[in-house]
Amino acid sequence: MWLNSTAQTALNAVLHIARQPTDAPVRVDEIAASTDAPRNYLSKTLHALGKAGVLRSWRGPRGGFQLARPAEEVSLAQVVAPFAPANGRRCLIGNTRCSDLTPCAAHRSWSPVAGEVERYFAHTSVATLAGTASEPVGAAPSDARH
Amino acid sequence: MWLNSTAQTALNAVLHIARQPTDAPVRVDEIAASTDAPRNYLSKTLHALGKAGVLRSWRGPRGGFQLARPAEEVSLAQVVAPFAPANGRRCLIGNTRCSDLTPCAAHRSWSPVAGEVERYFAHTSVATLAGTASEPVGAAPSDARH
DNA sequence: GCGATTAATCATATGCACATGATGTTCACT
DNA sequence: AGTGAACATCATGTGCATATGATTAATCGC
Repeated sequence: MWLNSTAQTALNAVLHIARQPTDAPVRVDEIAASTDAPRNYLSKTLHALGKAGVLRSWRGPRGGFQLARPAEEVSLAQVVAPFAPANGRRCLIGNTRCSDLTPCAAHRSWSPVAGEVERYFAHTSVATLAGTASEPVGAAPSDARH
Repeated sequence: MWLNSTAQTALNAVLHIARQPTDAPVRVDEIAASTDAPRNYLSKTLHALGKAGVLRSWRGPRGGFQLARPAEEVSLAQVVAPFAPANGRRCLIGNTRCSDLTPCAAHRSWSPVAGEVERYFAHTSVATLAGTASEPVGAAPSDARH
């Protein structure tokens, strides 16, 4: 409903990698089987995540994919960004010139809601969703007040 | 970003109709020109809104489209519903069995945000976006015509 | 170096959202 | 009753996201 299917595939794959007990590279076949994604399409998708700096990969025996950075430091936004259509545009009714200065009819009421969603993706980490977050500093996991 | 292009077209058309000074039916050609939408596709789209009980239409001379109910009583959700893919499913990562009882990895953190968006569409009326809302209770009525 | 193993990439398919042009159908007006 | 105005619908086209299968390229262990 919110993410296109490629972005969902990517997110599931990254979560799968983040949940590995060891940090040995995970093979595409492994991920494809576990997340029920098409093998080659997943390969392409993961490669895009490599370009985006979210994953690292190695070829050959003992090859596979790894997180490029600790799961705590990777936001959902970073995982999803390469597959989001036309970043930056978020006018509800498709007005190409919609902005704070030249708002569309929906801008005033919609913007805060869209902002909330944006914040969710920006502030939620892969570790949080993977359930591997090593909670620092007596903070409540999600929904931090601000 | 949030609505597919057909839903945006529908919303823009409904807003255009809601903003008419008189309640005479509005022709498809008029709406298509004003909202820059393809004529026949718009016709089909508006017809779907008729089926959904949002609009009424008449054929022949003096024909066109009208709101079926006062703009204050039509929610954005009602306008958008016929064009939303697979209502009810809102799992972030595409888990088909995701629910409050069998939550996916993202459910706990994502649900409140998704709920906020859902509430926006359910509680915002066409009149509000069209700028024709006859403000109840001590709010300054900006533009009350009709 | 050789063969096995793995990701990377290419050429091609498929399905759906979006669109178009032509034709059919209903209605108001005279 | 006939004519033209308007919506309704049909047959077909187009582009993009989503795949798929085959091939290529890198890396490891021997």
